Amino acid sequence: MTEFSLPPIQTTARDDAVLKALAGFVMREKLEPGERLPTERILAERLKVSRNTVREALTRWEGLGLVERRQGSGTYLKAAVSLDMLHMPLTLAGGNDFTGLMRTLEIRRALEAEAAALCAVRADEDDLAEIERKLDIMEEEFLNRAGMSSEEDWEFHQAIYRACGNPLFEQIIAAMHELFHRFWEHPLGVRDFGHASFPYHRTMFNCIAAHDPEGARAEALKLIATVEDDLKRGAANLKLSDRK
Amino acid sequence: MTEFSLPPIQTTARDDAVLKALAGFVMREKLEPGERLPTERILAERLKVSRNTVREALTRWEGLGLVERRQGSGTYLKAAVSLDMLHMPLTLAGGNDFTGLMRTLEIRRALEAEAAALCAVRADEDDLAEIERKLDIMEEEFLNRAGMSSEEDWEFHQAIYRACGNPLFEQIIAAMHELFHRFWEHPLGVRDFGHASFPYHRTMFNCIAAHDPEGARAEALKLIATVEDDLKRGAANLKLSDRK
DNA sequence: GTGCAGAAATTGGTTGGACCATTGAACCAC
DNA sequence: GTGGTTCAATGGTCCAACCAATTTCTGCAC
Repeated sequence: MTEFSLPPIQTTARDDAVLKALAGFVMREKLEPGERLPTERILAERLKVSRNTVREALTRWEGLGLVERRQGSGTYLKAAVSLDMLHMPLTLAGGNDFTGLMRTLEIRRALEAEAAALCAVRADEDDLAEIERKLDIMEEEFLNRAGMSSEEDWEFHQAIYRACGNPLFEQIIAAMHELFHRFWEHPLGVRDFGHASFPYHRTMFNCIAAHDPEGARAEALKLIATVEDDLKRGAANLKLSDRK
Repeated sequence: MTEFSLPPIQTTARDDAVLKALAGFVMREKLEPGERLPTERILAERLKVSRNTVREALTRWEGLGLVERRQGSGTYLKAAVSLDMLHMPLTLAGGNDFTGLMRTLEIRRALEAEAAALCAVRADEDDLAEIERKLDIMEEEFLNRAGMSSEEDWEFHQAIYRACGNPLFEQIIAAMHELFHRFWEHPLGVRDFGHASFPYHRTMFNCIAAHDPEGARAEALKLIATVEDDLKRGAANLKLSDRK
């Protein structure tokens, strides 16, 4: 075990101080997302606080999505942390019905279009290569299984958000995506959900690769429109089968 | 490797269960923001879990801004909670530098344009009257004080988000707005910040009132563009005055 | 009765220690 | 190699205290 440069905590506001110290530690050690940070017991010992206090602090970070705990394994960094980061926790009420889903889709339409346009302007060769790689994987899955693979589809979109130069896009849309998937567990009865969106992935990528922001925006809007249609179709099915 | 849809099973999820139960309790008792909820000891006893587990759960809610704890007094509801709420914690690394502000503005540009376009489609007569009322107030303040009033300006924009038929727009942009103002009371020392955006408020409203979504979108983009320019100007000033 | 200072009860914050459940690595038998 | 077994490490939960801030009650002076 290496030597950690973690000086003991001073006085009140324990768990906040713990987080500050931890953030400083992460920066000094240049820990990146995916890496494991010290165990709770070690942190408690080094910071001279009880393990419970360490746990409350880590619970806060976990709630903010900065960290992931795996029992029996350890606590892992999930996002870049720094001393000067700001938190903007949003809680959206009532997203579990059809109306709520359509609302998140409206947000996603706005952000997806903007991200695609920004990406067309800013993506460099490496970004484009990565995006096309994900696109190839997705298309292959589509042909093999004759249907959309939501996992590979999501990877493709994420690659675009990452290349657009603004991490907020990925953060916001990722939250929406999670909500969306809660519904795909119990699909709306639409078998080939997302099927119609398939061709627009390639056309959108072509616009991005050609550094054509307005074209990319237009293709992104078409893509979302097909999803909205699927959703409406599913809602109609649901309404029919709901009659008692 | 074939594709199974097997979500991991959940055996232990104590604190999540606590939060679910607590959310149900809040809904049953119709507790409103500001009201006090049961003490940690009572919750631990009633839910048959340790107080420690209750605390970890409440720590999560506190981190999300749903609840406020006051030592010696109690734990108080800070926002409406429901069983179906969605959490979207956003973390902005280096939020008080120029880059961070520009990133929030990029999000705002995407949402502002979409909201204006939606509003042009959906706003009824009452909505339009309310928006114009705020606009009149803002313009009067502008003329009287020879400068933008951020308070009245914000009221005007909020009226648009409310009329666009999707409350998510207001929630997300409000979070950005709060972040924007938390560190930059008078952004970057630019005296007449936002001055150039003034005329576009009226032109944007005219497009909305004429139910012209694309026009409204275009004016919204122009408006944000002036803010971005101000920001860049301020950053340049800051860079100059920073030399020692 | 009123007002106020101090005691007492209440409540969140912290501690230390114990044990459970899961994970992953090392090891072993086949 | 494959498939178990053991075992140590790690996060999850629990308990029983005690500390610190706040609120409430009490009783005295007036």
